[in-house]
Amino acid sequence: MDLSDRKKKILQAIIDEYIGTAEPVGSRAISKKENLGLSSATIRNEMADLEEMGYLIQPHTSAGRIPSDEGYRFYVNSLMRDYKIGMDAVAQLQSMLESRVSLLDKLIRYAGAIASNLTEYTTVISAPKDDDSEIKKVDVVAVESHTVMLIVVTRRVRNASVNVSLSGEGCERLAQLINKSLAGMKPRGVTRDTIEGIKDSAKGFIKDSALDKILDCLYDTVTADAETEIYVTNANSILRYPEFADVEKARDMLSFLDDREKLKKLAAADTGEGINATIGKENDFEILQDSSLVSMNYTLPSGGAGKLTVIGPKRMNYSKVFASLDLISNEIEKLVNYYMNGS
Amino acid sequence: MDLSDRKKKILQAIIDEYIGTAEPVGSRAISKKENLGLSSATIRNEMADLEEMGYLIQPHTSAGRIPSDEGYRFYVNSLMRDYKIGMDAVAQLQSMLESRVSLLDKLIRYAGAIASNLTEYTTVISAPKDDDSEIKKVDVVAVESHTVMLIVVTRRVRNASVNVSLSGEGCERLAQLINKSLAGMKPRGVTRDTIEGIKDSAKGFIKDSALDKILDCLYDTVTADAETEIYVTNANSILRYPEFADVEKARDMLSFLDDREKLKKLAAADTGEGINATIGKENDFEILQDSSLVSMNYTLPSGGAGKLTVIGPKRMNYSKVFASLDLISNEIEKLVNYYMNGS
DNA sequence: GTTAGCACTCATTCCCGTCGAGTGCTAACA
DNA sequence: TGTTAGCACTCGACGGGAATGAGTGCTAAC
Repeated sequence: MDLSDRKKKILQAIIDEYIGTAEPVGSRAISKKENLGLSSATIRNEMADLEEMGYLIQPHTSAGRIPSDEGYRFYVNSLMRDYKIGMDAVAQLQSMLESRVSLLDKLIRYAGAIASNLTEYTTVISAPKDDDSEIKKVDVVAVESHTVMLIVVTRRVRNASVNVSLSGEGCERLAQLINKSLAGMKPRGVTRDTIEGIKDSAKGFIKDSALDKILDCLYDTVTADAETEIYVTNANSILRYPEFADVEKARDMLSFLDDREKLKKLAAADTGEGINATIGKENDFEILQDSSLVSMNYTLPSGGAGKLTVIGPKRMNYSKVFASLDLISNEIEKLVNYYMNGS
Repeated sequence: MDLSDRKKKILQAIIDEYIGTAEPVGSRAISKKENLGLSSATIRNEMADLEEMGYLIQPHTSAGRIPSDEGYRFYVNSLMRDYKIGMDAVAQLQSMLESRVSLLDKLIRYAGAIASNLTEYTTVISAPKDDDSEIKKVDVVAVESHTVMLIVVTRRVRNASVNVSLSGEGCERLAQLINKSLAGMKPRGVTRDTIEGIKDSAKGFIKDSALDKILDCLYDTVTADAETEIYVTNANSILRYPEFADVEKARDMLSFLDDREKLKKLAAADTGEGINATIGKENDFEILQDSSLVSMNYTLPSGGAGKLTVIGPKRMNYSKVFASLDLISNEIEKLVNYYMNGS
């Protein structure tokens, strides 16, 4: 199913126009705007062909055309021009990255925010689980008269508090025992038996009831499924698009963006290597059938993997989004390398 | 400006009705619904009076009446019936609280969520700053080849990571030195000089460049203004109300609810003791002039203070919201006391 | 193969008449 | 004197055309 050069140009012009206006595009607009040197009548003939081939849709007889899912797909695969991101945006991005990033989680969250800034669409970014990173240290600290705080350090820091009384000295001794057992283990390797072991050796100097409470909490904290962190940025931006002028639709979409379970599924979906678009009905989620996603999988040198997804209307500015994700991925890679290798 | 009993009853009936329907209320509806034994004509006369007195507004000549800000105010102050919260909701609340709460921050966040559940409106809750709680412990942990994590425990846990290499032993020695200086201090009492003191004693065994990086980061982490945490729950609920059928308005409100600075101001506003409503134009924020807030200040035994605010349309179900906040405040107080005193 | 011309389609807009909910006023009633 | 029935009036909401105009498909001529 090859398209003539002319058809390609016309299709491209129609989609470019539609991306900007969200209004069906007529033949006259194209014949005037592009300097193809063709009359509207000729364009009409070509448009009729493109419609028959499935790339365009006519909402009703006397309206212009809008791209079909296939039209967008062809556009993304073959027609899209390279988008040039302004130097000031690049500079801004770099300075943002340098100033703010100190911790992996923050980096992830920040990357999502930057993508949303650059593209002006909603972004969803999932942070890598860290269930493979070993326990570096566990700390037990008395923070208030009746409260003991447990702090478990892996690649991240988790903490929980228990309502028992324990002296500073008791905390220290307990922490030592815990570390002896747990330091170096992977969280998922920790079992009830491991914990029982600690209990036996700590029985001497801590009341049974308090010890039970603390160790129960420790077990929960250590084995708690490392939640896949998911950050949504700029969800409200959807309200800017006429596609969501209907409050019903907007509400449904915003609920979707609030639903961690669904977003997890979204982040877990297979979208292949590199940067890829999923257009309209190509999406598995009912609610996204009138939207498009552009996703980028990433892996960190430390092994974690996650996904950055941009969500927008089907007529999103694909080239800009692709370029933005590309830029972000490059800059962050540089940054991570710098931190890892010190060079 | 006294109202006769009859006028009060009529005003109450009108507001109750309007809260449910969001439609202007006519005289016939009232004369039929309430068993006042009055004809619509009489009601009309009374309504005309109430309008003249400023409690009601007529959107246009042949429409029913809606309450004015003053009408709502009078309703809240004098007319509102007590709302009876169902036993199942109470039981649910109790079990939720017991199962989930382990840490102050979580408690706060959870209280906001529960308020939103009970009332079905948006809630904003601010968590107390903890800049008055002393530093219990500081930990230094090497987590990856080039990363050292700093963990500062006050009533909360803050952490940051630095990109330097440091051996496990080095970490431990450094941690000891840091704790010797900082443990027991209030974060705001820590100065550059305090840090310099640590530097001097650690110079021996850590490279200067690495030490500088770590201590800089430590200083930042310790003195970082304890952000007033603010949690917004159920922001999208506003889309359910005809008041926000216009996407423009909805967007403005959602932007407002996304704007931490504005929410901080909201949380800082003086709303007096106990539970209080702020109705329509009584609000300082332009965007809230068609909405109402019900706010409750809380203080914790540990001294922290914050505010829970419910945001809804002016015709919100005030009695339900008041009752819900009252319930939450009681239950949480019980819970906190239990934790503090163990009884 | 391209284009000018023309008839045709159809969503959008505006106008206008009708409908009905609700009011205010008046006069009669208890 | 307070209450009520009755009635004229107001005004937004709704619905049916008519007018508008953007855009098409087709045909015939270049």
